[in-house]
Amino acid sequence: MKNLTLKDIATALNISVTTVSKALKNYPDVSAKTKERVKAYAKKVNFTPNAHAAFLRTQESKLIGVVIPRLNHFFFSNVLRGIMKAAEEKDYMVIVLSSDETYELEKKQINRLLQQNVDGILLSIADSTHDTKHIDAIIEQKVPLIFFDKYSKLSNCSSIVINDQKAAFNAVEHLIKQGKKNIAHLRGPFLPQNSIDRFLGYRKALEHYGLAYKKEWVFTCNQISNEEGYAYTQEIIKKHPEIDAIFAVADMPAVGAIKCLNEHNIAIPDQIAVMGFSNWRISNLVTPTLSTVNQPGIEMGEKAFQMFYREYQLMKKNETVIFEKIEVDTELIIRQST
Amino acid sequence: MKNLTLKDIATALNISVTTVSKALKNYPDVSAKTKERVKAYAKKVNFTPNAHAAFLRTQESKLIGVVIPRLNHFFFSNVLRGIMKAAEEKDYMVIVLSSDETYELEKKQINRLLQQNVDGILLSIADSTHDTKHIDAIIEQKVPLIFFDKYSKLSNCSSIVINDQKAAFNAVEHLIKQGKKNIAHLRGPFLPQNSIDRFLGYRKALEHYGLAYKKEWVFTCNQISNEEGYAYTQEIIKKHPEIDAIFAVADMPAVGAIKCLNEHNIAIPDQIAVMGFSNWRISNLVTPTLSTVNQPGIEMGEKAFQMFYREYQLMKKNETVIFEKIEVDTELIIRQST
DNA sequence: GTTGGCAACGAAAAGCTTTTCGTTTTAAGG
DNA sequence: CCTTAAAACGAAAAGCTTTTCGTTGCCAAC
Repeated sequence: MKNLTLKDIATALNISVTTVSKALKNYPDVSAKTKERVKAYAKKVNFTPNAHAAFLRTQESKLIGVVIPRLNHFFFSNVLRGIMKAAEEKDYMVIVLSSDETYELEKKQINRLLQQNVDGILLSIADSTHDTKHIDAIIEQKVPLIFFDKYSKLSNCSSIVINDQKAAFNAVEHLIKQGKKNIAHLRGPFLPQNSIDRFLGYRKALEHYGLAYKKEWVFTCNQISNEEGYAYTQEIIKKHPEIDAIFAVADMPAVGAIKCLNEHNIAIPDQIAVMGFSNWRISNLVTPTLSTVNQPGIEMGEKAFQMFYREYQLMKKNETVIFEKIEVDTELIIRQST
Repeated sequence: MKNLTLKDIATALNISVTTVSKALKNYPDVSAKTKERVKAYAKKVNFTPNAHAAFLRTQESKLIGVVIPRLNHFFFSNVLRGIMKAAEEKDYMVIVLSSDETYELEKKQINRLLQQNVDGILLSIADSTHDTKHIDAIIEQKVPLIFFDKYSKLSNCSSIVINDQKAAFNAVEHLIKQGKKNIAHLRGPFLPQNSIDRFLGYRKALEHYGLAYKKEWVFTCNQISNEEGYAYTQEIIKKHPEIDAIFAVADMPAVGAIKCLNEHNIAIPDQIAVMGFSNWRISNLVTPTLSTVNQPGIEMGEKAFQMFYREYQLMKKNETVIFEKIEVDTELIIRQST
């Protein structure tokens, strides 16, 4: 039960391979009768053209590559879902690769994708990526490249990111409007731009509302873990009794903070309010439920694919491509913890 | 900056395409000197053979397809991670497709993969899949097929699954050994075999330790949500005060149960113990932390790929393939809730 | 009757690699 | 010097589709 070819159909119907191909693709110079015969037979034997042979002619693989830092991360798997959904609509399939947040692997994966002749690459850059030669190689080969979430400012291509700064601003603004005045921040590490931006948004909001920014109220969570959130909250309770709200770089440390506050019988949000970031599933399951910022991963993935598709179509027509830089707005989700 | 071909190298070095190909593949009938020249030049210009052209000759695509019911599900993204890791080691890339738990989409995705000539397919079957014609088509085309987690008993191929019944047995056994005698079960719906097996394991454990099985103590969570867990626990508290432990089909309902018990100030585990299933991240974050069953997703994914690889190698050599049915053992994770 | 045009079909090339098999060259042995 | 074997290389086919360009046959128009 081998895969059938155009030739098999041609011999079966006693016509040429050319005519079979044209009939299936509705070329005008094939008679209606022949088209019927061919299509009927092709359907009967369940013919599908060999993708690799087709590529060789058309230089179009109908494959895209996605490289993400890690797979089992709620946000990224949502983005991936969006990408896959949008890809499906355009009859594309997605090769997924992980860079494990390492530069070396990212480089390798990109090369593998280029060798596979994917029509485009969607990339969320690894934290540890320091140079961009491997990325420039994509652009030089005229393969559309779209950054999502984490990107390199050095490379000349389209990108779609969360407006982290604005999101953080809104989150802190909400705390302020709830009457909070001494707001601590559990910030992320210094590498992905995102955590820097969230920190900047925090500072900007304080400034905008005339509140003091104090270095001692900012704590760095290098692992972005709930243990860190727990530990820093303990420190806050002991050393900084004036603090009345905590804004965390992510839901994980925020959950750690809630746990700590609960254990100390500190009222949330009355004594200390807590705000997370990312809207992980867990934020809706802790007690009290956690206010947070929703990152629209699925929409972002869909958009990212559509951006690729647009560029690819332009490129095929040899038209010039103007790169897009899209910033997706987030949504503040107010729950019990604020 | 187009992709280079063997021909380009051949003309540059003034030798034939054949020799270039052979040199790169270390054929014995190429002189050491020529091999050196070719390899050096290929490296210099960063040559990689065109994957599609190579396929046409070798009939090997170095691609596998994975079809899963849903992507943003902690267990499945772990399996996927394992698959991708193992694939990487053998220089394979993974096309990921989602069936969204629907039969129609599953069928479509499989056809797309076959058209793409993947070397093998790893499939976790959708709940709603009722007939297996599309699956048999894979086998007929002699494409290795490995079921993981959810499988069809009707199809003749290898599979790797969690031993759900045994896992549930162990979980309930643990509750019994903690002195619990009246154990309720929040079971899953009637479709995926897994939730049936967990229910059977529950019943078997009761039987084995001489405890009564009561229909009224079993509650069906069709959505496997924490809301259901919460609601049923409320019912348990009201109508079945004799119950001293709850075994849930998954962590989500278990978390709902914990939430409800906490709100009613019922001591966990002293008054009522709670046991989850799947070891989601959240199980370690609730208060009290949730005892649960760890499903080794990553290892399962790795194994699944290796099973495919073994079969594929045998198939290439035209040797007969004996299918494997692997049951992976789970691990009981004891935390505060029991 | 000739020409032009149109409809329908097919030959062939291109896309790139791999592998078989055949050819040429070199060295060794007699 | 001739023969033979081994070493090194190359021509060509196969794998399958797509598309350009050419060919054939027919009808209509002049």
